Amino acid sequence: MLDKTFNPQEVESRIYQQWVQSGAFHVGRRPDADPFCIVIPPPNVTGRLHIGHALNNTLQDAVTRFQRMRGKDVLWQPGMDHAGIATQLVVERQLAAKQIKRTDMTREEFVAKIWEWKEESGGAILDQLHRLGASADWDRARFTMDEGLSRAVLKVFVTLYRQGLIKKDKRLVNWDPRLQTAVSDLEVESIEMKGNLWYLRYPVEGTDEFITVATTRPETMLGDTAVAVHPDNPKYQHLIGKQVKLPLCGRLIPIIADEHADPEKGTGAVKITPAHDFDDFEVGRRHNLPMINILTKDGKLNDNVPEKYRGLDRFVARKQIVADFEELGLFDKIEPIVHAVPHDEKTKTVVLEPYLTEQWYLNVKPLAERAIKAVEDGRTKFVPENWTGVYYNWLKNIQPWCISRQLWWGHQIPVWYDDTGNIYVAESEAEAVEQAGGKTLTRDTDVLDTWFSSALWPFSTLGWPDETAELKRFYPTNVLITGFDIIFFWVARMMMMGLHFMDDVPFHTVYIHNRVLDEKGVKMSKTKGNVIDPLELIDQFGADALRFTVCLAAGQTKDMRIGPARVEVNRNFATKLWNAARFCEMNGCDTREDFDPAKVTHTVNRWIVGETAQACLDITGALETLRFNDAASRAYHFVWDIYCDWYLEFIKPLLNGTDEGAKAEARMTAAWVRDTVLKLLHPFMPYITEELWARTVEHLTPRKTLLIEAEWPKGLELLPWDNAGALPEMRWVIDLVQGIRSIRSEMNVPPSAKIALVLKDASAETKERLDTHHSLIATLGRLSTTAVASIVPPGSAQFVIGEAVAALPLGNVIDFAKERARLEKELNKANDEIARFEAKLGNEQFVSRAPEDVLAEQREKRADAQALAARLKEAIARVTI
RNA sequence: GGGCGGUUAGCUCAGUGGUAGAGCAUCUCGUUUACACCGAGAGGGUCGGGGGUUCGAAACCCUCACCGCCCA
Repeated sequence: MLDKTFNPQEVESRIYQQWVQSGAFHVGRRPDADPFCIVIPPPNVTGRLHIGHALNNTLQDAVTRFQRMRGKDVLWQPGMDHAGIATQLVVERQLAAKQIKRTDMTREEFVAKIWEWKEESGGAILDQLHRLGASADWDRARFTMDEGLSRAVLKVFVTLYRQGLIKKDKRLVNWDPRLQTAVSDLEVESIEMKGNLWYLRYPVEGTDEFITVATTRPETMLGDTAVAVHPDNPKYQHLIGKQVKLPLCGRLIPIIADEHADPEKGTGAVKITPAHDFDDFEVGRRHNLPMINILTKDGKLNDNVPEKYRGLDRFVARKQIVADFEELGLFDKIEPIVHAVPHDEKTKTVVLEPYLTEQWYLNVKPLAERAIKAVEDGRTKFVPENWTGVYYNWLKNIQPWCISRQLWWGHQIPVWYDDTGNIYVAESEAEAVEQAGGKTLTRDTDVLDTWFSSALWPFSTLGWPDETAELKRFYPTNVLITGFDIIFFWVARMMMMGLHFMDDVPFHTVYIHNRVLDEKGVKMSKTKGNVIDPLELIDQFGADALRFTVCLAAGQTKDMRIGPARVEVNRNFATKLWNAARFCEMNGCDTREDFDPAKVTHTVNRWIVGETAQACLDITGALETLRFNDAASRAYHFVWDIYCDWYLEFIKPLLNGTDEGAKAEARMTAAWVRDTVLKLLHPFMPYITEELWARTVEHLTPRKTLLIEAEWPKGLELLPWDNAGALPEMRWVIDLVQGIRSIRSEMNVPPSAKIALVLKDASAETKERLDTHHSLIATLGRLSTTAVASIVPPGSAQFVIGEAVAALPLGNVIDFAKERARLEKELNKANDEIARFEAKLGNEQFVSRAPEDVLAEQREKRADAQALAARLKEAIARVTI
């Protein structure tokens, strides 16, 4: 016997174990079936499950389970990435607690520490994904630092180098002075901050004039190598070609003409610091200016500045410079401004510096062209489609990708140098030494950007560079499900690498889901304290409720808001499902293997079979096209509004009746619909459906397979009979019952009072319907009798149903004024409708231009409304005060 | 500055040319043995403003306003 409610806490881990033990997650169990593959967006090894992961993985799991039930040979490929910066930070922080610095040990020792950490506490997120119910093939889990994936990275680097696409270059990068590494443009977080624009006066050599420049970073003036003005700016024409004596340094620097200097901004003259500003770097290149680096790797002033400032922190130096300008009388003014300041993405506390370094760059331009073309040709399509614009926009303006990082954790770049600086690139040191003719070599100390290895994920996880069976069978993968925030970082790069190395797109479809906001619509962040822990929601309401909530919210265009109130609603839905199964159990509705839904005879059963078939079609179609919200919503309404609210109510009289044949058929049909529902809901709510799948046959023959491997309902569209008859018939019953209930409520008839129903002007068909269903109509309408008559009994409340008028004789209870008012309101509504249709049909333009079917429809509606009005008028006439 | 998205019931959102929908919230009634994590009934919107296309616009086009995100 089932309890009154479903208790997820008691069930979830047990069911998950069953799935694992059954081997259902494994790929390769159906070698003859069509393959289906989806690769997980690898979470960070340092990661903890947040609501975004819950969303992302729920959608992936729903697709995985759906395709598995449809009989495909499914691979959901899981794994993690090594998260270079984040992981190194975690371990450094741990060491710092013991007063140890990374630099106190060798690189090998430090990397060993990280592996130690990884084995102990890395990858907790994978266990957390289990709680969500994720049915990935865990035994195949990959890690970007694994031997196989590392081999793929080496091969890719070496290949790209030999193709001339990877080069070392000295350019500006975004530098993190705390981590002392380059970071990607994409990993820079611009934060709007209050700052100042300091106006500094530079004396023009050989004149009494000054030229004033404005800057937000005064300390960089120590690295100035020019002042630029716009070539057409009349204000400064006479100064172009002259020199400025740079204060504090005494260097002479030229005043140059360059369009970068906007006459409208500031003073119209700008200081040029090529080694510390991206725009200035370009100006410097155009004019062949010297590039003076003034910073050390940790953000202090270096030996290229006057002695006084050497070793000062950049922010200390800033104050000092301003003070010194003031003292020299060269300080013009200060202007408070709000401007975007580049920060590190992880902690958002470190101000990044444009910094001149030598790094490895991948020329992605030619790769990007193929990636663009693949989407243009439709070989990969985005869902929703509008994300293609974001993808194109980025790829079309792509810059060389700085792939080197000054970290210890990651794939060390496979480049070696001899003592004269010659470069040897090879997949192993031995090979490099051989290239170098046996010379002693030293390896480049840098590692590759983590995204470099993630970009290979769809083929490296399948075994590349080896030609494995999986690679052959599952590449290209079917669908990638991810968030819009990594379209650049990851999706575009996988496209480029996939096309370059596999000569094919990595996936046919990219489904982009939106971001999760809190219940008030605010982006979740630790600092705001509005982060919702999905595991807490699971503890409170169950994994199924959380999963169903995110699926319902996975619309095509908007962000989604998730919070306890929303999850609770869907926990209630799970309870509803549970209780429907409980009802079946209590009424002997047992699964029968030999039951054929196409052969049921009773109208209610034919009706629910038809409704089930339609729901099945709709849900299947929605899942095929990744419309998760449509699929979940359709299932929700089918279960609650059709199966529970009507069908189970309809069969109550049968189950309590004496017709054993009807009873048996109702029982079997109820069980069959329940089983079908369990299948349809399984991709969304795997735990409760799996539990019910087993519990509902406890006293019967056990199920042949777990629900996770059961066959998706199919073929329902081929039901042999025309369901068109059952649908309107039951629609009529529902309308009748709702009419009765509405009147009872409005006329304040006590629920306990049983009243009579009389149908006037009923057609033969209506009489037959009443005859067939009188028992359930009486039950649901709380009626004493049902009858057909030629007159309406006095003291009746009336409503129109089809061609007939339903009358409820209320005797003394009736309030004639109220009844009349109610009917007149109905009549007014009908008259409004008639007027609307008449206006439309009276419009020549409409009649001549609208298509025939629309016209016919409008005429029919007008006729219906007219008939309704006529009957209401008669009904009103019968109400005598 | 460029791009994308949004504006529909009190709230959160569906709805791509033919009489405006759901969930929650609200009001009324109800513990009738599946379910009060429930049932029955009811109220509630000139679909952001303006213009246009069309026989017909929440939907298509233009424009304005406000909000959000991405890129510079």
